[in-house]
Amino acid sequence: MPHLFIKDLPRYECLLKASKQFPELDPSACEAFLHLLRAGDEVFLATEQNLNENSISHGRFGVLMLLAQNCDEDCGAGRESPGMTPAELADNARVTRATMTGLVDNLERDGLVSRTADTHDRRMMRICLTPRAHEFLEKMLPGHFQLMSTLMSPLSESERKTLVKLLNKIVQHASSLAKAPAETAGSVA
Amino acid sequence: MPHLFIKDLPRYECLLKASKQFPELDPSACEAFLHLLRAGDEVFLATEQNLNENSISHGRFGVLMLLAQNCDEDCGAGRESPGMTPAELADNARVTRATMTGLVDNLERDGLVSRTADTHDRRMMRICLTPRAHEFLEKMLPGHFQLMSTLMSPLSESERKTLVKLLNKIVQHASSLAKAPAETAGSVA
DNA sequence: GGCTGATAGTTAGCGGCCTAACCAATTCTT
DNA sequence: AAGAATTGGTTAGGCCGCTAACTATCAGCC
Repeated sequence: MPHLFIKDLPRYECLLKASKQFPELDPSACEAFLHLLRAGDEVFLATEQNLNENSISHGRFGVLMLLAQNCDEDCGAGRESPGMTPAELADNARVTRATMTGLVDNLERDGLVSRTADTHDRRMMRICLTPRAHEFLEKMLPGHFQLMSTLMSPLSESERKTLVKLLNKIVQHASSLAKAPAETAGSVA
Repeated sequence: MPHLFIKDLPRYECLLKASKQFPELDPSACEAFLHLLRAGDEVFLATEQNLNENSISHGRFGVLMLLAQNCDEDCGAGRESPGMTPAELADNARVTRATMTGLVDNLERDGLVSRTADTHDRRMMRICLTPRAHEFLEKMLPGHFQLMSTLMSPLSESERKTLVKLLNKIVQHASSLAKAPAETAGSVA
C-alpha cells in the first residue's frame, strides 16, 4: 500500500534527461516531490509495522485515537451524548461513511467500540470506546509515541521547525489547488 | 486511503498536554511526524486525483512507468527479452507478487500491457507495454509532470534542496531501523 | 535418471478504500 | 399538515493491498 511505487528513486541526471523529452518536467520539483512521497511512506510503514505487531490496522487505530481524544475533551465540555457518530468519525478521519461503517464493524466485532442508538435523533448512532479499548491504548501508546520520537531523532529541534515550515508551504498551496484545480493549474502552465 | 487519519492536526499545546500524560511523547517529534504524513498525503492525493481523471489508478500508473523506463533504457543495453517479469515489477514497485498479478490482470484487460511467456525459462512471463499504453503515456504525462511542478512551486530551489536533505536524513535512519528494529529502538529509549 | 529444494506465477480469502444506490428519520417549504 | 429536500447509516460491488497455499518449472545432488 505504498504511495510511492518506486524502490529506487531516479538519479538527478535521469530527471534532467527526462526533462529534455518532457519540457513540463521540472527536475528539482520532481526530485522534491519524490523524496516527499518516499519519506512519508517510510515513516508510515514504520508505524504501521508497529501497529500490526499490536494486531491493529492503521485505519482502526485512527478511529480509536479520534474517539479517545474526543471523549476526553468534549465530555467535560458539556456534550449530552457520549462518543461520536460515524459521520463525525468519517469526516475527521478523511474517509467516506461507507468506509467508516466497515471500520466500526470490525472494531465492534473485536470488542473495542460499542454502537448505541442516539436517543434524540434516531438516525444517528453513538460510537464509544469500550474499557478494553482504553486498556489497549494505555498499553500500546507509549511504544507508538516512542517510535515517532525515534523516527524523528535524526533531526535537531531547529531542523524540525524548518521541515514543518517547508511542509506547511506545500500543504497550504496544495489545498488551495484542490478547491480551484482547473484555473490554477492552467495559469501556471 | 490516506496515511494520516486526522483532518485537523493537533495544536502544539495539545501535544504538550499529552506529553504530560505520556512521557514518551516528544511534542516536536510528533509535530514533525504528523506534518510529514499530512504533506505526503496531500501531494499524493493531488496526483491521484489527476490520475483518476485519466481513468487510471496510482498502482497501475506505477507499473506503466516502470515498464516505460526499463524498456527505453535496458533494451538498448543488450537485454535479450523485452519487457519485465512480474517478479521484477513487484520488486521495483514494492508490492507483493500476488498484488502485481492483480495489477497486470487489470492492465491486460484494459489493453495497456501484454503477457507473453518467456522462451528460455517457461516459469517466467514477460510484461510489455502495448502501443496503446505508449499513446496513453504520451498524452497524460505532461499534465502529470506539470502537476508535480505546480505542487512544489511554493518552494524555492534552495528550499527544495533543504527539504530533500532533511527528508533524506529521516529516510536513511528509518530504513536502518527497519533492519534492526528492536535494538535501535531500545537504545534510543 | 530421479529425488529435493528453490523460484515464478497464480489463486483464495481478508481488510480497507472507493462510488453508487438504498432506506429511515428529520427538517424545510408551502 | 403533506410533500420535498436533506441528512445519517448501511449495503453492494469494484480495486488494490496483504498472507498463505498451490502448481509448474528449473537447478542441484545422489
